[in-house]
Parts: sequence; C-alpha cells; structure tokens
Amino acid sequence: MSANPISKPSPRSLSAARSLKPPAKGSGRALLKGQQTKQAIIDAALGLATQIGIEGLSIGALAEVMRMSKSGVFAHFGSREDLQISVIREYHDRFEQEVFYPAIQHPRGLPRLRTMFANWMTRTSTEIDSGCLYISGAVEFDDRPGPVRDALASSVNTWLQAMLRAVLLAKQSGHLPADADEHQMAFEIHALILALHFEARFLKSPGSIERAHQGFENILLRCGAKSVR
Amino acid sequence: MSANPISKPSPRSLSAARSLKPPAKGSGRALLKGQQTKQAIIDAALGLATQIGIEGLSIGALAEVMRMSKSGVFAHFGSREDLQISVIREYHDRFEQEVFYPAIQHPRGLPRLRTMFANWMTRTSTEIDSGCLYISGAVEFDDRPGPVRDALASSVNTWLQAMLRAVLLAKQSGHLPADADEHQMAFEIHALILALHFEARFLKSPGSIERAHQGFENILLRCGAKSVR
DNA sequence: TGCAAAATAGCACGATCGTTCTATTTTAGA
DNA sequence: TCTAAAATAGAACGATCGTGCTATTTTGCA
Repeated sequence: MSANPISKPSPRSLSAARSLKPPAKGSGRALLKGQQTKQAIIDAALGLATQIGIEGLSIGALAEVMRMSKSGVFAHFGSREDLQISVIREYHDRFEQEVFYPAIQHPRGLPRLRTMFANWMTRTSTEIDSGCLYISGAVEFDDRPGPVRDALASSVNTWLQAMLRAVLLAKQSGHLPADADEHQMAFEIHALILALHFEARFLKSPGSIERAHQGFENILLRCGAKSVR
Repeated sequence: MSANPISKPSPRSLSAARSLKPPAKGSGRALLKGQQTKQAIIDAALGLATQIGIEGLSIGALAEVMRMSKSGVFAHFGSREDLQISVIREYHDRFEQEVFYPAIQHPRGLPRLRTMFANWMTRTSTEIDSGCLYISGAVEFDDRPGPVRDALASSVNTWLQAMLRAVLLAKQSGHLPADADEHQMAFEIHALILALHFEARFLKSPGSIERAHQGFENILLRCGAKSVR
C-alpha cells in the first residue's frame, strides 16, 4: 500500500532495543525490566519455534529455558496466541534487517535483485540448523484460520511483494526485457528457496546451495537479462 | 537399489485390499476382520494427518472419527510411532499408484517426464484441500531423528530418485541435449512443486498451477529440449 | 528510604496426551 | 455349535498442556 513494501522499521526491531543491557541513560526512553525480560522471552521463543514449530511452542518448555515459572512467562502475554504472534513479528523484524534492508542499499535493478536473493539464500541456509518460520508456519497453518495464520500470511505476503517489486524495478531499469513476466519470475525464485530449504534441511543433500544459485542464474539467463552485476 | 526405483506394488497397496467389503471368495487370501479395521483406521489416520500433520495425529481424535475406543484403535499398533509409519507407508503406496505407475506407462523420455510432472502437479493441487504428507512431514521432522523421519525420508528419496531417473532417460533418449544437468533439472522441478503447494495451499493465490506448468516448460526450453510430446 | 506498582512464583483446574491393564464381546475354524 | 483366539471396550496411570487465582518478591519513583 505505502511506498515501502516492507513495514517501516519500528523501534523495537532495532537491535539496540533487543539488548538486555541496563537502560542506556542518553538514548531516549529506556526499557523497563519487564520489557527487557519480555523481549528475552520472545528471543528464546523464536529459538524454540524455529526448531519445533510455532504450534509446538509450549509455555512450559519456554519457562524451563528461561528458568522462570510458567505463570511468570505467561503473564507477559495475554494468551499463547499472543506469544505466537509476537514470535512471528520478531521473525519478521529480523528478516527485514538481515534480508531486505541490506538489499535496498544496492541500486535498483539486477544488483538489488541479486542481493535480495543472495541474502534470502544465506538466511535459508543459515536456517539449515534452525528452520524457517515462514516455511514451517505455512505448513502448520495452511488450513487453520485465525489471527496467527493471518499474522504469518501478512508477513510472508509483505516479503513476496517486496521481491516482486524488485523484479519489476529490474524490468523498468532496463536490466530485464520489457516482456519479462515478473510474476512468473517471482514464483520461480520463491520455488528455488523452498527447494533449498527442503533438500538442505530435511534431506541434508549436499550441493543444494549451489543448485539454488544456479537456478537463479538460469532464470535470469532465460529471461534475457543484461549482464549487469 | 533394484531396477525399479519405486518399490514393487505390495498386495496391500492395491485398492482391492483396501476395500471393506466382506472377503471376496475367489480372490486368494481374504482379509480378517481385524486387518480390515486396521486398514480403515490407517485410511482415516491418513485423512487426519494430511490435515493436521503427522505429529498432530492423536489416537483420541482418531478413535472419535472411527467411533471406536482409544484402546481399540491403539491395539492395532504397538505405539503411536507405528501408526505414524503405517500412515506414511499408505501415503507412499497411493503416491505410487496415482503418480508413478501411470507415468511409466508412457514411453521413456519427455513423454514420461511430462506425465510424471503433470501427475505430481495434479496430486499437489488436489491436495490444496488436504496437504501433502511429504511436504508437511519434511517440516515436522527435519530435525527430529527417529524411525518416523527415516520412513519419511526414505519415501521422499525414492520418489525423487525416480524423478531424476526419468530426466536421465530423457537425456539418453536424445530428447534432451547430452550436456543437460539432470540433477539441476530435478532440483528445479521439485522446486516448482513446492512453490505450487506453498502458494496455492497457504497463500491461496490463484494461477499457481499455471505458473508451475509454465515453469516446467521454461526448464525444458532452456535446456534445449526437442519438441517431443 | 518508603511505598505503590509491576513482575514473578506457586498452586490448582480441567483437558488431553500415549500407554497399560483387565474385562468383555466378537470372530473364525474344527 | 462349541471354543479358543482375536478384537474391542473401559478404566486408570502419569505427564503435559493452557490458563486462572492468589501470594510474594522485585522494581522504580517521590
């Protein structure tokens, strides 16, 4: 809707706000103790969720990791659903920071598109040991309506839209021929990431990263992309 | 290992063996009552598992669907793990019947490869309302070792190997150029199926089937496939 | 330093989970 | 038809789940 396809960076998505250091005197409003632990809980919850899934996330296990009581953890969230949504938001913010923002530093067109894909791939292959919340979440909530699914779908769509826009910009910059189908390209790029995740993480088959990268180049090649690097 | 990349059809994978009719007099060994209900339980369990996942499968819910007692259901399996593995085997058999066997009726090369992909796509898009056990299972068990994961990975690998072999045969038949990279092609084909499942089932975005089909043709086009239909 | 407020702990609840045990019913074959 | 075996039911178990409720502790500010 707005000019920026990914939501503007909120204060809490900055790494400074996520630190557990005592309130920095000079930096505006400091986090109260409660907010600090809440953020720490969300961090731990994200770690658990990327391993066992959003649905598998349990308050008991989370409390054990945090060395807190169940009710102590629970009190920070109105319900389990709230916790799940908080985790999704946290993942969204990190995804933004690690994949999207670094990419839009590059000039629009193929350079930016290439960086986006590279960052996305890096994140996916980093997650070989931790799991992608968007992918596992899609499987867990594909026919389970509710606010958690909505939050998940919203984040995924936001990112896919950003990707689509990057392809479109490449076309408008003349890096791609005018008859290139940006939707088709975005679909195929997304497909490569999914295959990378599946084959690397589940099947543990080597060479998946190289194949995903090659697949990306194949798409550009077929579309007749100019040799812009 | 053997000549046939997919395991030979076992008697129990035939649809006749899955029917609940009283033992057919003339057709060899009839199923005992217990085996019939066991098969009916597995059928119902597969239905549940494709909706809520293999891990989400619970004996209580299954008993309710079957209108049986929990212990009555449980007695057919030594454990929940056994039930889960039985469900995976059932899925494997159906996948074979609906995707693999019809395809190898076609002449090797592009015709067979095209049929394989078409059947695979049909199954995936049929499953828009039920979920693919291989995909959801991969997410659920990607870092959870054990016999269930092993059974799942074995089935998936068997099918992917069959797919790879079909690509190789297309190359050997001269339908694809000699320098075509069959592993790369198989990777990209798998990717399209995953994207179809993700976008159609989770995002419910229309046109996914057409895009997956187009993606497949793009792969063939890029590789310089002969126009064999 | 004292005090209200915020954060956390402790406990209990009903529900559901997989599993085991023993009884009861149903089946299949002589 | 009779009977041993197979199939199913019923009840109970310990564990874990999310979520309230009420103390107790800790925090931040006047």
